[in-house]
Amino acid sequence: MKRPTIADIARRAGVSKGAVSYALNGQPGVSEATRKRILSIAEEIGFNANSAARALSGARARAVGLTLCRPARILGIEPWFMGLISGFEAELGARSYALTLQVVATPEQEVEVYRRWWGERRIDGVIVTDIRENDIRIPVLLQLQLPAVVIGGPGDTGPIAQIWSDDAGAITEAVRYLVALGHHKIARVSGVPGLLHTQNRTKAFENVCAALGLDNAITIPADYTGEEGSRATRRLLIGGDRPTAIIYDNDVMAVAGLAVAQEMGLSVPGDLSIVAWDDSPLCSLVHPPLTALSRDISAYGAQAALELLNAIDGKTVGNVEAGRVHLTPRGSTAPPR
Amino acid sequence: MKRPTIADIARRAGVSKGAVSYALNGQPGVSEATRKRILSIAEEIGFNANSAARALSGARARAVGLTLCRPARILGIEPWFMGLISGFEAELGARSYALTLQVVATPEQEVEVYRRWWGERRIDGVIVTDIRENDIRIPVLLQLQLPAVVIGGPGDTGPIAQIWSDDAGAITEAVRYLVALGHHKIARVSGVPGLLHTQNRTKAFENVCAALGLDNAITIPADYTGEEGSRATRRLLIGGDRPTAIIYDNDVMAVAGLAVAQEMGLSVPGDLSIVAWDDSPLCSLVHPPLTALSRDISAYGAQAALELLNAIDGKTVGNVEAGRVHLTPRGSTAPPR
DNA sequence: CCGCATCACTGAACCGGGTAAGTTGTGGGA
DNA sequence: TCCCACAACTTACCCGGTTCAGTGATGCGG
Repeated sequence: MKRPTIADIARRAGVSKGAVSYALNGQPGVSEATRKRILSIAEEIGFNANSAARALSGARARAVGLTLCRPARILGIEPWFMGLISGFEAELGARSYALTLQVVATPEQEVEVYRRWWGERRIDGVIVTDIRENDIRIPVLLQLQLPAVVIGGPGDTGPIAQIWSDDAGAITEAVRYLVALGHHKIARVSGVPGLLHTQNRTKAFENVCAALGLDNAITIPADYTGEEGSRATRRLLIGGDRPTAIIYDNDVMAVAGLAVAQEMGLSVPGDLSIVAWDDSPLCSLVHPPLTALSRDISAYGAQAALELLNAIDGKTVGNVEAGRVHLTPRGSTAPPR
Repeated sequence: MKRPTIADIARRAGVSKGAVSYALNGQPGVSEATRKRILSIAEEIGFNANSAARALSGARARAVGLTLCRPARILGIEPWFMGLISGFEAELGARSYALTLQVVATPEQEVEVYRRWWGERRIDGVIVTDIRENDIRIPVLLQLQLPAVVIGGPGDTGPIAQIWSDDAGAITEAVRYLVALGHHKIARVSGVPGLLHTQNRTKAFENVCAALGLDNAITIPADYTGEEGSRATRRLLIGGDRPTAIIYDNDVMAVAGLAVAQEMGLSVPGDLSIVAWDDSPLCSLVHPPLTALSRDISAYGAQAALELLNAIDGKTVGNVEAGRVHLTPRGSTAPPR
């Protein structure tokens, strides 16, 4: 039950190993007739090149790494990561690159995993998510010269490729929309404050609120979980001067906020309008369906994978903005009564 | 910027490559003093064994594969897979095994991926989910002699290890609970009918309903998505003889069902009780929170990973039942009025 | 008919770690 | 003092592709 090697093919074709290698890789050095013969033998005996041997002789490992650094209970429910992953796969799979996954607890562990993977030559590059201000992973990536692409930002990542979406523009659009509906008291429940895109969003939110003359434009920090989303919502709704609209940094917290409002006897959208960041089936699932800031997460992931493959090939890649974010109005937003 | 090899260590320690290999792997053949010296040099220069070279010389690839065969929009929202994955990681990471992921569209593609991975010696084994009746993957796994563990069932997988949970017992418990509350008309919205565990659940549901003398115990097949969940729920609720309780095969469909009930002006749990399969943050997020059939998905995944590692080591493994499923009553179930 | 370029291929080295077989050197027992 | 056993190594080859320097045959121009 030994798996076939190029030596087996060579023997059957009556040529040398080298010729088989050229034939299989579309290199010049063999005649068209021989190439066809070799390819048909390979097909016949179900040959697949041993990836270890290939990687050993200088070539690529043909795999990229992804570490996820969030507690399992958030990973599970957030559609974001799975959307991203299927986007990666679309591009990677087409080039028969494998995706290697590791769930870690801390950024320090993440760095350790990068070091190990790269040292073992297990991967050709990594996709870095949840980028923070002065992220400790960036200098390590540079030091290791490990090809990488950063998702989230924009921020300072030096020569490392970056994919980001226009969060500032999106939140501005959302606030303007709510103001157009007649809202004056708009609050926001944010994701983890340490993350770069959270900071970008917060800054943009404050800017647009100031520009439109809205006071009380408060941002309550949370952590993307339903529990924190509920807590933050309760804090906002029990106050004397309660907001008539809340923007949430993800869909999970928005759904939790909706439940809190219902539980407190407030009608959505009559008493409270809700906007969720990241449109997902979850948003259309609940009643009323949630107005959301939509973007094509899968396409985002696909683009990131493409940039990473370019970086691996040594092509210089820059700072790419992914497809636009747009507002999808649904039943959870209306003029305040 | 060349990455260090055992030859570098050998040179610095003034010994041969072989001695270094013995020292690093804890094999006899070097003195304790030399071993310590070699280990400290390895530590100092940040040595990591090239996984390709290691895999090439007969050893393990130290990676396992997982294919996900569901559309991205379901994968994203279902907490199930991410829970499973973080369970795998807990065991795999501890042994520095990598997890290689691939999203595919059809079982045929899945088989192709298995063949390629195994042919390339990229992985040592695979985790197989969403097992069907007469699953086409089973004979291929046997033919390739690819170590594997099947999640879901129980069913006939021959000598391949299997992890399953007592779905029949769980659904029996749920139905008995609803009957105890006073329900007589109980319906069910199932997952994809082709899957083995769906069939097991359907059979058990029919059995317990027959045993308790419930007629009209209808199962409507769906596909785990919110849309299908809504559709099935509407079909059940517009009928003349509408059920007072519905059991859903996953949390997503249950949440969709809740939204449909609210949209139709029915109160939950007053007019309709809802039970979700698989407890996840989603269930406690909505209002009212959903009564659920809970199980520790992460532990399930960890156990599967452990069984797979055993199978890879050539140990015989059998048919293992994972931790118990139990009913977690919440606000979505009550006596019918 | 010769010389040279080109093609189609062979042979062997190489990647980096694992390991069986061979070689020292040392100590202890008879 | 000799012999043997054993520890502590070294040597050399293996794994399975890739790649580069050669080699023989062929074609072609002059």
